Amino acid sequence: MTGEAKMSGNDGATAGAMIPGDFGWALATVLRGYQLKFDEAVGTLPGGVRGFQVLSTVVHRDPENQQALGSHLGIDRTVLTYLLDELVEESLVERVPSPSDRRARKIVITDNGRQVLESAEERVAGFEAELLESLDEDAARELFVTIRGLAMDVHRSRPGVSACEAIDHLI
Amino acid sequence: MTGEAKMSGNDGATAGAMIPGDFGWALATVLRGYQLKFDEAVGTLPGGVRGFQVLSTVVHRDPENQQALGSHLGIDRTVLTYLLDELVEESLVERVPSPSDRRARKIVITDNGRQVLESAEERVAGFEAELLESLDEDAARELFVTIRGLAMDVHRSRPGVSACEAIDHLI
DNA sequence: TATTGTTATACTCTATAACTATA
DNA sequence: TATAGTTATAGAGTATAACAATA
Repeated sequence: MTGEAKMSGNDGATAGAMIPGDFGWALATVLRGYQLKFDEAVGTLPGGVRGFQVLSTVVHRDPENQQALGSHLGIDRTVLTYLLDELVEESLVERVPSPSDRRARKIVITDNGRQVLESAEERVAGFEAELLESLDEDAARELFVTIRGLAMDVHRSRPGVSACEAIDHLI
Repeated sequence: MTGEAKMSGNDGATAGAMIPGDFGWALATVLRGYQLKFDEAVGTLPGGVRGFQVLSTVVHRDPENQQALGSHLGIDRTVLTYLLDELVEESLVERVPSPSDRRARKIVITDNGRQVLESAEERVAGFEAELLESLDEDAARELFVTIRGLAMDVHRSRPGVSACEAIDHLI
């Protein structure tokens, strides 16, 4: 298991997760390929992939404040400020003072932002299908469910972060 | 499908890859969690996760030169130079002139490097199991096979990069 | 002329801490 | 005192181009 032989073993099953760290290599490689296509798909959208993810999260998850928005995406609040500045500048979102907490601000999408998001989403959905084209429908769905489950494990295990309610009861 | 309702639909199947970009969010989140634990596991190893991956690739994939090594890991050759400097400094690897091409250098591991790698690999294997603990054995193996297959699709689709021979005939 | 590896520069991210206004 | 958001600064990481040696 400590991997002495270069490429022997691989006993029986087509699996053989022989080399420690390989799962990470595969994850990183898929994510890299994903992000390259993602970058093309979002085109000129301010903030690139991150900008898209903010718009998507605002629309589909409706986080209460910037903190929740950032923690869902793994973006630090100090970074989110600049990112939101760009999106506000382009009139894609607005910062609305929270009625219940005057320190907090809720991010809401504009009509313009919604249009931009929907157009980008079509392109994103397109390349996601492209990336998964080597899988049949069952395998693709199963992969998504598994990865999303793991993602939620990770999300939950980070102390001080508990912004999973939305996705939690989506399942 | 364009997501008007906040969290409705999700028709039938437990899957529902409804939101474009969510696969990327899940991938990124899992990778983030993975890398946090990875960082702990490699500890003081020079170059951190990247350093570990270099050692692992050198031992398990035996790339012909730095170019092949870097392209397997998605590391630019200009970055790899500095990374290797650190590893050489700690006597974990050596740069050996290639006999067939005097421009190229082959990276070989030292006895010391092999020890360090094996010790780190135990810890890495440990946390990988931990990360996947919510999956049963079949699901974990299937996930690995699927992800690795996608990773190889990505790897192959990058023009000018073809360092997949090693892993290719591993399958 | 193209490629391997190195070096130097600039740019972009990210992490940290300090500040404000609220709670 | 703690939290939401902002701002400023420094550090790490990354990309780019130029260079020497070799193919």
